[in-house]
Amino acid sequence: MAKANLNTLLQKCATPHHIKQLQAHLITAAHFQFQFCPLRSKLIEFYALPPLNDLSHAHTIFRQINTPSTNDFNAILRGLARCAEPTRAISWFRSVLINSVRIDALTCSFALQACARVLACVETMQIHSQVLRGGFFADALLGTTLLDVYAKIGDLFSAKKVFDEMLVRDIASWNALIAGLAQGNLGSEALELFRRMREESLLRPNEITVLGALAACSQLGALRKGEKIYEYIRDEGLDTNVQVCNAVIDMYAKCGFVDKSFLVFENVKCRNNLVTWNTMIMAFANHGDGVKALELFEQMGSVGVKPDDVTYLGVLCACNHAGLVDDGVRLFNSMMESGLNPNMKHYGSVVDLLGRAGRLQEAYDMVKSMSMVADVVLWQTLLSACQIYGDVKMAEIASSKLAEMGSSNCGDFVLLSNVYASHERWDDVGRVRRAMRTRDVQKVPGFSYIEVNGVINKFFTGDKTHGSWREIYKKLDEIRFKIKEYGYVAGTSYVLHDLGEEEKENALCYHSEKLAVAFGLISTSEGTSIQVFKNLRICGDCHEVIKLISKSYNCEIIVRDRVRFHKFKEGSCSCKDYW
DNA sequence: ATAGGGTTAG
Repeated sequence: MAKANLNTLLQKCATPHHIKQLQAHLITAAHFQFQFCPLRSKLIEFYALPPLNDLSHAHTIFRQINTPSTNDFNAILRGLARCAEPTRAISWFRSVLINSVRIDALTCSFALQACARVLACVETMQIHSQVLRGGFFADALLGTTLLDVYAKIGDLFSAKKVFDEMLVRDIASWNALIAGLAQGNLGSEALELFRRMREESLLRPNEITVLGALAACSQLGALRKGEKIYEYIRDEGLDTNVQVCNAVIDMYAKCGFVDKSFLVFENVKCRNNLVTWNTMIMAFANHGDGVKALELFEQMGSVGVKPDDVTYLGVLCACNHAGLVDDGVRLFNSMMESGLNPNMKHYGSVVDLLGRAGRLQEAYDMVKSMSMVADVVLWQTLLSACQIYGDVKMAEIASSKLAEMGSSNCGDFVLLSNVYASHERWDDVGRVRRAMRTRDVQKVPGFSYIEVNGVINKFFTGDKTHGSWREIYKKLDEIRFKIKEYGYVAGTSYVLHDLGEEEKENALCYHSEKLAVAFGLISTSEGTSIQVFKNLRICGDCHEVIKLISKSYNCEIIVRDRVRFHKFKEGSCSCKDYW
């Protein structure tokens, strides 16, 4: 039988039985022990990869070879790199090196893919040096793999370096770095690279490019740029790709415009994509529109799309943000009944939901009933519910768990201290504060930013580094004066949350979100919608103040905080003061 | 003659 025929046959083999016949033929025709026998390697690969995934049989064949070639080693490696335990691929790669088998670019490529899956930083660098030693660096595909792995393990510096040093860059190289920067929280750099790609590379961005660029816009809340990209998508006809549409839906939602998300959602041609539904449900959830999220959840069932664990996370999140406690509990139970396993995020959502509704004991029981060990965030969730209801006993349980887990988060101490303060237990308050000082407590600085004319303006609390800081502070004085007419009193209780002593009063007046909103008011024409982004949760006093600003300045203000959106209009907020 | 880039998530 001719080789070409064998190859096509191999591709058509549907059952292991068919392949065994081929294997037998290889052996009887004596090709099997040839030093170079591509078909033999193919055969190993065939067993090692899906749909068969029979690595042990691939190994069995491999062991029958007297002198395996690089291709044979690669075939096993490729299978190991995508199996359930990718570390086995790294071990295999090591053994290849030890046995001084000649490696090639493919060997490195498969080993690198395994590194990406297990986030093996040291091994990535070791393989990188093998790439250089072997002289494979000029290989464009391998270069892209390498930069992609660096990006995935979070070493964006090295990813950029590889990209810069690559001799040949094709569209995949650009795409890998754009997506990597977006995922690595470097949205601005991702967009900058996207701009560079269009200007200097002569490459036409494809659906994968725009997915990365849109992710960057979502992360930054860069609406204008997101809309520009959407325009490009339509011009190029890329909107026939479902993933691209999903990313557009997500972009609009994360930029504060859930209505625009829904317009795109309604125009998506096929309605059988699970991620499309999940994205839209999560969009409504993050905007506090629990009813619409639940409506969609019902609808997707009627068109035959089966909810998965992400869908349930979306609806639980929606119930949480809208205060729909009973619905949330009901959905959580129906999730369990449908055989889906809740993960930490599902528990987090339900514990938050119960906790904030004052059902602390149920929340605690749920934490105890879990089959997995509660993580830091879950105990923090419970602790913050304890603060709302002043539950000292449970706050102490949660705090000691957090201490046990080695958390040295500033907020945890503040929460516990506030619980004691609400019961006027000042000795305990002092004790917590002292503990804060002795431990190396980290405080994440709060900042907000606003995009005006395509420029991102970033503010910290009490920030005076902005070019227009004098005008901003003047505006804040004006605001304070104006909103007093509506009966505003500074929310002194919020000062309690801040242990920063002296500048308590000022800290409150000049919180970063207030600075950003004030800058928005002075730099846009009246009646323009203002969007502000904050890295932490919005503070209660700022929430009050911005509500009143929306009324007295007659404008719409959208604030995206770490967890959700607040849309302020005519003196009230879309979160209905529940967040 | 074999490999690289991709949407939803407390």
